Order: sequence, then C-alpha cells, then structure tokens
Amino acid sequence: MKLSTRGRYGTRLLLELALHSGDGPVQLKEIAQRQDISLGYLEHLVTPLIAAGMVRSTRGAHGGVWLAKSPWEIKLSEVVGLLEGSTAPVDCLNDPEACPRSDFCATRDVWAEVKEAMDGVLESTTLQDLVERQKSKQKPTEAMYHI
Amino acid sequence: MKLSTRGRYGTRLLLELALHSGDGPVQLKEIAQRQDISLGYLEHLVTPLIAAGMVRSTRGAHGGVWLAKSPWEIKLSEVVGLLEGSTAPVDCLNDPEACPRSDFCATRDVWAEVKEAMDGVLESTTLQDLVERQKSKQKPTEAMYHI
DNA sequence: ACTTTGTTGAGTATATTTGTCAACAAAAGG
DNA sequence: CCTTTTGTTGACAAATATACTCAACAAAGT
Repeated sequence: MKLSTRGRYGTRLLLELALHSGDGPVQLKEIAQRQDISLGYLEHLVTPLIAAGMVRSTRGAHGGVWLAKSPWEIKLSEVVGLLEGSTAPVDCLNDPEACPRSDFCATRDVWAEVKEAMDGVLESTTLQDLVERQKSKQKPTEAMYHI
Repeated sequence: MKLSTRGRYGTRLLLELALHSGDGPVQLKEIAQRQDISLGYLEHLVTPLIAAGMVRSTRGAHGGVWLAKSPWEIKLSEVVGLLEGSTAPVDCLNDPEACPRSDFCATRDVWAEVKEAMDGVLESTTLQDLVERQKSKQKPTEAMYHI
C-alpha cells in the first residue's frame, strides 16, 4: 500500500507552488534542487498537472510553472487522482469486470471501505492546509533570532 | 496505492479457513482450486501466517491448514500487517530516518492521517465480519429452491 | 540570432512482484 | 518398513512496474 514517487514528489511539487502562489512562475530547476528531485523526472510529473488545468506554465527566460487555481481550491484527492490514478486498493472497485468474483466477494467490500476512509482524508485536505501546516513547522531561521 | 496479491490472496485464503473454522484441516490444494491461486504461491503466503501463530498446519494424508484462533479474534489489520507489512503509504512513517525531511515535512503529516484512516477500518474488521458478509452474499443454490 | 526555459517521447536500469520448480520433511495407511 | 500424501523451504526466473536519463524539439524572452 505504498504511494509511488509520482504521488510523493508531485505533492511536494504542488506544495512548493502553493507556497509561491501569486509570485509568478517558479522554475522547475529551482524546485528540483530544493526538493532533491531530478529535473527530468519532475518534467514528467508536471505534465499531467498542466493537462488537467491545475498548473500553468510558460517557457523561455524567466519562465516556469505556477498554480492555475488558489491553494484553497485544490484538494489532495485531485492531486493523488491525477498522479497515482484511483486510490482503490484493488482494481475490481474501479472495474467490476477486473475479477469474476466481484459480484459475491466479501473481501471486495472491505477494500471499498478502506478506499472510502482514505478518500475522506484526501477530500478534506487542500493545498492551503499543507501550506499552513508547513509554515507552522518552518524551522526558525538565524535571522528570526535578531529582531 | 494498490494492495499486492499477497494481501488479496492471503485475505481470501483466511476467509476460506474462517468459513471452515472448526471443521479440521483444509488442504491448500482445495483452496488453490476454489480461489484460483497457484498452489506453489499459496504455500508461500501461508508460511508467514503459520509463523505468526494465526494458522496451524499438519502434513501427510488428510493434512491441511486451519485457523489457530477463532474468526472473531483475527483482525484484518493483523492480516494485512503480516502479508503486506505496514499500511504506511510512505516509508518515513515507519522510519523517520528514511527521509531527511521528516522533521519538517508537511506532506508527511497527511500521509499519516491517511494511514490512520485505513488502519481504523482494518482494526475494526475481523474475519468473522467477512464470514457473515460472505454468507449474506451467497448466491441461493438450486437446492434452496426445493425446501 | 541566441539563450533560456518547458515539452515530448524513446529508451533503460533497477526493483518488485509473482510466480515455478525441485528437494525435503513429516504424517498416515498398509 | 514402505509408500503415498500432504506441507516446508529455498533457489531461481519471468513479467511487470518504477524511476529515472537523454536527446530532440518548441516557445518565450533578450
């Protein structure tokens, strides 16, 4: 039941964008460095987000990517959905024909409950929630001690 | 976020055993046929369950495997734990040193909430719950129409 | 023009999953 | 005993998915 790097890196990418929301384009290269993700891989992660209209981009000097919506409007369920596909722990939840037992399988019901439980959390968490959580975690910098 | 065949097949195996709880040994070969799982693979799945004391076994003619406890006493969280390992969607929940960002990572908190949500369902579901669910799903057999 | 950035697609190394197979061990029956 | 039946173990391998890399390209700036 592990999340792949797509979901993990992708969420960190979007949190970075949310932290800079309204500041104009952020370069993928910067994010790659700060988040320690290879630039080439990050490019592939941002593609489906752009296609879905969650992120916008521009090329050329001073280009970069940014959130197309406000961080309040982006739920983690959308993010995970775009990057990992469904949260269903078993394929038969999305497609009952994936398994001939779907009609009378008792275990399938439990996996459905597990999915609902996960979705509940992801539906109720937005990028803004992550931003606020991140800000409260921010390590005090050296500068903050010299006010 | 998919469950592997270990978790899926293993749960079906245990449901079979729960349905025959108290009936003495059930042969792995039977279960393999009914559940359409290769015998060789099933053998590997049952090993950790035996090691954990959840299942018992005997060899030889009329041998087989059976539940070591009553179906009420076996929670799905234990089953998934044994077969899939932790339900943590990210490694840093089990081992904070798996990622240098653990201390100040906002996304980690959300994955922890997701894990708690899943665990809640798995903790509150026992093999007996599966048995009852399965019985209520049982297709009426031909014989049942001739009482 | 030229540089900087994002975009796309092909290719690949690695890891994980999902098995197979064969040798072995123990229980039961004759 | 001896044979058959079953579970046990470990080595191995095929298939798949993951996590990239790289190079060619496209567009935006200067």
